[in-house]
Amino acid sequence: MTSNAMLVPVTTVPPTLPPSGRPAGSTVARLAGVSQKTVSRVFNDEPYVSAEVRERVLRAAEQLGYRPNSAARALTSGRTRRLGVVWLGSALYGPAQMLVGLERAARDLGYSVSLAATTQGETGSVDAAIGSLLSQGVDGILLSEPVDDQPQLRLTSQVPVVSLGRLTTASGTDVEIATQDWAAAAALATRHLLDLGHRTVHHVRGPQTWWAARDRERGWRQALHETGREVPPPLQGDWTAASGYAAGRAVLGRPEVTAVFAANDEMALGVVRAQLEAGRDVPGDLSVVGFDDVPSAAFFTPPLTTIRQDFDTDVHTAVERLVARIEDRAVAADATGWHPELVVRSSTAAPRT
Amino acid sequence: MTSNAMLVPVTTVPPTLPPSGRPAGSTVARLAGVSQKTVSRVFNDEPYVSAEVRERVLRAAEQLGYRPNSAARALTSGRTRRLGVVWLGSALYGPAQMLVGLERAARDLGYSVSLAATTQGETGSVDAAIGSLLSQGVDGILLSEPVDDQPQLRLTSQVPVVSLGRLTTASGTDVEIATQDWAAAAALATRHLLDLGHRTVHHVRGPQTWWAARDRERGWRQALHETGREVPPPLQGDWTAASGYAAGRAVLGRPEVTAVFAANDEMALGVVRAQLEAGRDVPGDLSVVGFDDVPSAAFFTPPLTTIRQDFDTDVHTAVERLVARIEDRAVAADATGWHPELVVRSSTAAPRT
DNA sequence: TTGCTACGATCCCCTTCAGGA
DNA sequence: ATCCTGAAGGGGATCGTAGCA
Repeated sequence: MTSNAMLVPVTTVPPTLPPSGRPAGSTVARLAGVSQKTVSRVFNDEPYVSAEVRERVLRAAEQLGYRPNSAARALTSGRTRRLGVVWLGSALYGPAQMLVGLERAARDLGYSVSLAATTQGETGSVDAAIGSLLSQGVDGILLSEPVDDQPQLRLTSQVPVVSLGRLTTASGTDVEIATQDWAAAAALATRHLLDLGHRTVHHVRGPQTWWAARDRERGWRQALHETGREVPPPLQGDWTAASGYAAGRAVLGRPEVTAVFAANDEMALGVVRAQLEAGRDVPGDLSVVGFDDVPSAAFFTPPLTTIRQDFDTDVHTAVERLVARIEDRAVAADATGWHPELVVRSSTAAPRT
Repeated sequence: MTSNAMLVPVTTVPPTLPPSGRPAGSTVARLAGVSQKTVSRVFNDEPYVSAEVRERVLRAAEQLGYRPNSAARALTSGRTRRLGVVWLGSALYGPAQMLVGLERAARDLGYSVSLAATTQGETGSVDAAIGSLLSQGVDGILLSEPVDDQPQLRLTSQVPVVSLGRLTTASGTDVEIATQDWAAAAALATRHLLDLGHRTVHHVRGPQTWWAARDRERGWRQALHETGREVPPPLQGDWTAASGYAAGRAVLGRPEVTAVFAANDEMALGVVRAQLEAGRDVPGDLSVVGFDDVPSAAFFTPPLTTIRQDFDTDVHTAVERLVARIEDRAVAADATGWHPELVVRSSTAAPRT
């Protein structure tokens, strides 16, 4: 590139940075005296760049504050290295904890995260969220809590989708499910109460649109069936302590109810509160087990017996599978290394005889 | 550019859809018998497209499953219509609730959300998160809980940044702060206890890296100063019930401690638990006030007196300001329509005389 | 190592065509 | 007729990067 003075172009190039407002790779290239392609090579760790050139490019980039334009990158490569997460917009412990894990797992694999929240009880909001994510051009989608009456999931053919929960309508979609069977954990809780000598166990379940609620209810039923107990009709809750409180009041006049398994810790707290407020004793008059082991559960009064959840395991394998499908790699055999665990505290005891 | 048959290129164009794997606007244009530019017009609601042509384009797009490529759009326009949120990866109620509000507010304004979590206590993680978001090409950044020892915020000059909390190091950065003064709310809690007749109020504070913790401590100090009370050294917590429990145990042997204001509800729960476990009564022997009014607080034993937070107000104005700056609009005067509110339940009472 | 080019959209500017002055 | 104005739509350059020769 021998440039003689005569040919210096008329095009007075301003230190161009529109419209992104940021320097481009070509600017870096000019400063470093190399081609734009070489700059690209350096930033993608491609071979055939001498250490010296690499160094020069990096210095020039540093000086200009250059960083690769992800939009341009996405345009040519067809991939964004971004995952979409369909999240139930809720400050509930479970979903929040899952989101934390998802973000971290994605980041560890070199992906960023776009969030699309759904609104509970709003029909079609899962589909809307998926549509929004597809428009943003994510490489894959995670369904963190696919709460919906009838998600159509029509749009899923475009990118891989992994769900962290079983769907009510799994009709022929190629959505992959990555989750453990929480029914086993619920059975654990139920058996704990039976082992203490309770005749049967009542259940405060969560909203039926949540797979987590359905799983837990199923586990409770199984445990009762296996031991030949009567299966009382479940009490309906909505995850909140208030709904647990309502359920707790509902059983106040029924002395045959001696043990309750609530589908999460907040509802268990509500059940307990209803008893204490009515002058009954927990666990003396009623044993209560929760689910999740929220960090505060150990400090409830009485400290709550519950099932410890480990969201991270499920979440990690889900993200790994999704990324594997995106990158067309073989899916690693799932290493379900972790098992739900019963944490016995002081809200359960043998029934009064 | 007259092309005679001889020059018709060898390039047999396949029904192209690489590398995005999705049909492009030009494909839609061909099917609809219009130019690519017209397709662009239709999808941007630009004028000068007849109703009939618009209809034809939309039908063709529908048929092909076309949706505009956001990467290409971002490349030419220089904006992504995405906001970056720096989030403390934590399932704590406050941050989770804020995130819910942020997503919704952004969506309402036509922006999507990219998430970058920070790791508590990891130096430079706020800067790393910001860097990651900038690399993704967000139009603006929200700092939801700027927890860091010394965030450098060097990179902020590139896009507008709005913080939901006061920063420890506000050194000359053009970060805008959008938040109410929570000190007033903390003062409210403190005065409630003083009004009940307590000599002074002890405080379990949160981590000093959190602005929320600093604000609340400041409000507590102010209330004590204004009424000429002694300001006891604060007890240090970390937001968890466990840390509140430790603080609660620490004051067990000190009968002069009759009232505690904890910086959040979980720590308050821990304080209460330590008392009850030791056979002391709440509020009989110790009054306790929390902060946040988490949904479960009403079902603690005893039901917790606390300050009701409304995250939505702050969050909405923050997002609105950020978007206004992005779009170079005048910033609307902030309408602080909401005031923190004391919720009196059963964990506070007059001291024993 | 380097150019050249494509990726898919936007932006600026152009042409065409009615209809009215 | 000439000129103009506004609607309707097209053409080409361009954004910043990665693939191919």
